[in-house]
Amino acid sequence: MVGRRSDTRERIQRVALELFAEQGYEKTSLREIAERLDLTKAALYYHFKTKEDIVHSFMSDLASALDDLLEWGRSHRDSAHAREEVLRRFSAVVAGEYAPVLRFMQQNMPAMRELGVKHAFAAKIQELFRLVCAGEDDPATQLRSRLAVVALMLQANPMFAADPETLPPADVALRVALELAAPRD
Amino acid sequence: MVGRRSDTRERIQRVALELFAEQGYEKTSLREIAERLDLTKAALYYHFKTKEDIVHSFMSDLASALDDLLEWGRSHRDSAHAREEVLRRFSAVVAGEYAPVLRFMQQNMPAMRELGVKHAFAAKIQELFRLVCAGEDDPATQLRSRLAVVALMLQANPMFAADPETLPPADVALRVALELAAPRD
DNA sequence: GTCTATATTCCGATAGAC
DNA sequence: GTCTATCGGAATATAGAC
Repeated sequence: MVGRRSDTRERIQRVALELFAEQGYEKTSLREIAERLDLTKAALYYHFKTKEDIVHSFMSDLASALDDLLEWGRSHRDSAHAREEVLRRFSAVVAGEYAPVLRFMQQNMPAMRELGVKHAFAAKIQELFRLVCAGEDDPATQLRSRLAVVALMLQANPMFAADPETLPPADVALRVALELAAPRD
Repeated sequence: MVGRRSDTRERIQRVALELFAEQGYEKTSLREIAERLDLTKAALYYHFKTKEDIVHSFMSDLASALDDLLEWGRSHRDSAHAREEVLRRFSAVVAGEYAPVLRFMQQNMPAMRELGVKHAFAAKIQELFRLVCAGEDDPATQLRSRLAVVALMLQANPMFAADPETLPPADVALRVALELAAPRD
């Protein structure tokens, strides 16, 4: 299988995502992305209509993954075991192939708002909260449920790591998230 | 006391902080800040040497507040009651007059890195973690300590509110933070 | 698919009058 | 302290050759 090629589109996505997360969406120019790939700006515009389209391309992938997760959660409501499984699956999404996208989002909230993708994502996270919370309306319980989700999302955010260079292991984050979401005694 | 005026500098700070948090630092132009204040760009440059200086002006205020907090914490180490008090004081900083600054930071991490203020802030948060953690080296305990701090910082972040329009009350956040930082049985 | 060249717009910043 | 006017540069995006 020597005759591959035309993975240029994926390479653009990967490099753009990396630079957007590192330096910010606005601060990263198409020139810089092109230089990293030994291309020209014009070549980028062959693969993506605009700079915003690059973001939409990987955001829609994450949206699908979250929709699958929420769909599963909706169809298994009212089971404590299912609520745990939702957190487990969310942890897998956040720590897996979508980790760079999560990191991009946490570092570029204003850009996400302006690109019109923030609201849709916020709505999905809200539903995740509701699934984990399972109808409890005590404010402290709700906050703990949100913190369970946040504990998992923080895996993509080096700012809050114990060692700034080392993120907490995924299994520790999951364990703490599960105990936060568990009903109190 | 009719002869006031020359609060222009403070008005610039307030409006810039608001727009930076809402739309992002890079996306907010000096022209836009000036228009909101019925001034011109040139007038802004009388009060601040550069756009970056506006950020530094309110970031150094927050740095002082955090330094006071950490200084108090350092001098009261090894007391469980003092560790709780550190969280209480941090909650007051985060939910008080510095809430807009905290919000700006969470929304503009890449800009903070580029302006050279991110590292100093990260170091202070790291020390706060260490004070709250009090030498415990179990990874789960460390993560819970960090989540205690995060629970308080999230008060400035509408993204993770139960109702997107209403942030959790400060007292609830503080209570959950205290129980997260408390030693397990 | 990728290039060179360019159109257009807007930004941060400065000069100098008042 | 605030203005008008302007500079230099960099950004997104497009046209058209190969």
